[in-house]
This record gives sequence, C-alpha cells and structure tokens, in this order.
Amino acid sequence: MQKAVAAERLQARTAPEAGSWNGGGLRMIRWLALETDPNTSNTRPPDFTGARKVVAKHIGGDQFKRRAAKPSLPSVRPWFQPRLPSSVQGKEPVQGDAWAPASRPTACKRQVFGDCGKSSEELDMDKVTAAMVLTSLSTSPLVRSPPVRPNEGLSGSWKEGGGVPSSSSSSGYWSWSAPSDQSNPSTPSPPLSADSFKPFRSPAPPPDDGIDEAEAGNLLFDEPIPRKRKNSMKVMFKCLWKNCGKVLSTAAGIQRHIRTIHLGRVGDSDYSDGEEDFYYTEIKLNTDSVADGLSSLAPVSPSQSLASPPTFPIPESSRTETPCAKTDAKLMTPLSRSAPTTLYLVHTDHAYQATPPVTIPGSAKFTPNGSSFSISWQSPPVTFTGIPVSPTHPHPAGTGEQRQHAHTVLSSPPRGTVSLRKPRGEGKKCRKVYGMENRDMWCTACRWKKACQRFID
DNA sequence: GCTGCCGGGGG
DNA sequence: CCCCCGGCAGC
Ligand SMILES: [Zn+2]
Repeated sequence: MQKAVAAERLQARTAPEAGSWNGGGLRMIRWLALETDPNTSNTRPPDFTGARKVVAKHIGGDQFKRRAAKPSLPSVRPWFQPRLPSSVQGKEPVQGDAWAPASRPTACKRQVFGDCGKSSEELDMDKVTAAMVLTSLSTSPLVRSPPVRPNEGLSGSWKEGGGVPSSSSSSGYWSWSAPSDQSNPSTPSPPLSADSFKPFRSPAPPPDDGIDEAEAGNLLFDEPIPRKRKNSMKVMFKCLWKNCGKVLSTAAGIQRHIRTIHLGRVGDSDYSDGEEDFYYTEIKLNTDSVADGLSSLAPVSPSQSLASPPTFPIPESSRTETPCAKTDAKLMTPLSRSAPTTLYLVHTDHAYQATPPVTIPGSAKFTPNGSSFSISWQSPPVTFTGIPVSPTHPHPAGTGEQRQHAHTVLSSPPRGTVSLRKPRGEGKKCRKVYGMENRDMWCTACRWKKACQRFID
C-alpha cells in the first residue's frame, strides 16, 4: 500500500513535468517503489556496500561522496530496524486521525463558546465583533469604519481605516470625537441623548454588525449554516454614535440627527459634508431583530445548535475569549469532528501541518490544474484571523504586528499562476535522518537524489 | 550552508 | 536499466 501511495505521490508531484518522468522516471518509480518497503530494504544484497565502486572523492556536493562503506552491516542493522516502524508511525498521525485523540481537550474549549456550528474563524470573528460592539457601539468594519479606536486589542484590521479619517471635513472634530468614542469611562464629549442609552440598547447594534461580519464570512468561506432572515427586512439607518442607538428610516434623517446631535452642527447651516456617514450605518431590520441579535450573542442560537453536538454543558461563559482566539487554528480539528463542515476543515488542518499545495491529495488523482489549487492556498488564509497569534505559519510577512489582514485578503491568493515549483518536502528525509555516513541506509531514491520514498511528506 | 530532488547523463 | 551527479531552490 505504501508503495502505491509513494509511487503515486511521486508521480503526482512531478505531474507538472510529467513529460520528463514518463520517460525514464516512471520506470524508476516502479523500482523505487519496491524498495520503499522496509522489508525490501533488507532484501538488498548484503554487500551493497561493496557494490559501490566509488571511493571518496572529496567531501562536497553531496558532501562526502560515497565514502568507502564501512563494515556497517551488523552495527547498522539495529539502527535501521527500529527506524522503519518509527517512520511508519511518523506519518500515520498526519494522514490518519492524528487529531482524534487530541481533539477532546480542545473540543472543550471550543464548546465553551457554545458555537460549534460554524467555522471557527467566523465564530471568533463574530464573537469578537459582538464584544466590541457591545463595549462601544459604533462599528462596521467593512463599511464605514468608525473614527478612531487607535489601539484595538483584537482584530486590528481596520485600525487603518479608522485611524485615517476622511481627509475632507473638519478634522477638528475628529480630535475629540476619537476619545469619546473609544471607551466608556470618561466620555464627556458627545452630548448624546441620554435617553437612548441603556444596556438594552446594546443588543440592537450587534445584530447588524454581526450580520455584516457574517456575510463577510460567507464571502470568504462558504457558510454552511443557512442564515435566517434575508427576507422581509427593511432598511434602516442606525446611529453609531457611542451610546446612541437611534434608528431612523431615512438616510437624510440619520444624517441630520448626527449632524445636529452628535457633531454639534448647528441647525441646518451646512449640508452634510460627508462626515456623518461615518457615524451611521444602514441596517436591515427584521421584525425581530432584537431576538436575532441576542441569539447571535448567546451560545444557544438555534441555528448553531443544529450543527454542534454540545456534549458538555459548560455553564460559565466568562473570559474564554482570549484562549479561544489563541487556539483558533487548532480548534478546527476538534470542530471538524462534530461539525458538518468537517471535510473542509480537515483539509485545512492537514494542509496546515503537512504541506501546502500539491501534496495534499492523499490519494485522489488530483491534477495540478486550475481548480485544485484553491485547496492549497485556501488553507493558510483560512487560519488567518486578524488575531495577534499567528500560529506557526511559514509566511513571516515580516511585520509581526502588521494589521490589515483584511477580508480582501482572500481574493489575492487564488490569482496567480500557480505552478510555482514544488513546495519541497517538509520532513526529514533519509539523508538527514541517517546522515551521510549511513548512506547505505537511505532509500534508493535518496541515494539517487530523487524524491525520497521512505519518508514521504 | 545544508537539504531535497529534478533533470540529465554515463555505463 | 541502474546509478550518479550537477545544480537549483527552499530553508
Ligand atoms: Zn529516502
């Protein structure tokens, strides 16, 4: 079996240049395949060392060239023997249910959140967003970014947007509006209408924001769970001013409201200079928007429950925020177990720990043509989340703090010309494992400087 | 600099 | 065919 896989893989990876391989390569594959099996290696003539005519050139190229084989047989064996099983095991986890065991603990974490139905990122995002919104209503990452909010703990993505006020309009206002918007403690500035502000108000904003977020998510990944609503909703305009949740049915109205109430513009004097735009957003209201809003926040959303088999009740819901965020990458695994999105997630996971592109196809034919690529690039981005803790991803991206992962990010990856070159095997190969001195123990492929057949990625 | 390995070549 | 190696590219 392994052989088959190995061979296939070899073929697959070389597919792009299949032509060359077809020639002699294929043949070689066949051959190498035989050798792949641990047992077969034993089969090799015991005098394999003797076979080598080469003596040591000098240590170069492959470093030390084939040095006169030492009487390694007996001594080597023990080394080699144990190796095999290990190698097998080594790959087992990756391909198989490596995650199965580990999943349990992580799963718990996930559960805490109570939302297991959807993709973790999305959830996180939702969460985060919701939290933010609650804290200070006024946000709509995608659309109009609210002024300010310089240091945002969580997704710093929009920071940019917020930080940069529209050039037009009086910057003076910005100066003070910023602090006000930021945090509740001391908020002298906005003379908002005290009436409309109260804990109750909060729920209102979240819904729409949440929706936006969610929809964004839809764009990025495919949303498994059907979102209710969508039909019969009316467009309203909501004031995003800190504690003002005023909702008006007309843009003009909301603008006026903002201009007069929040921006302190006197009377009607000047028409909208556009600044108001930043303080309101249009929302689609459903009859029971409130209920919805709550549900999105509460872990017991109906839609979600459907997807998640909540094994554990997990009462407390306290600050699980942070931990969850940090684990987001891993969370996917456990989640996959239960969620319908399994396949997709699994892919991600594997791609993550194994190797990016071409290697993924465990067994399927998979041709290096257009569509398939999506897989390769998809995985990385998926893991993203603007959250600080960017896991172990190769993409250094240089700046650790860089914000702006942006939702747009997704669009870029696919484009491209793919066939870059092979990603290059990840794990250690014979050469590294056994070392030059034990070259005899290498798999044939390695000895021939071909793709290793023993330690396949 | 080391590794992995493609592509090419020699016997 | 079997085997080797130059040389490139990722790390
Ligand atoms: Zn090998």
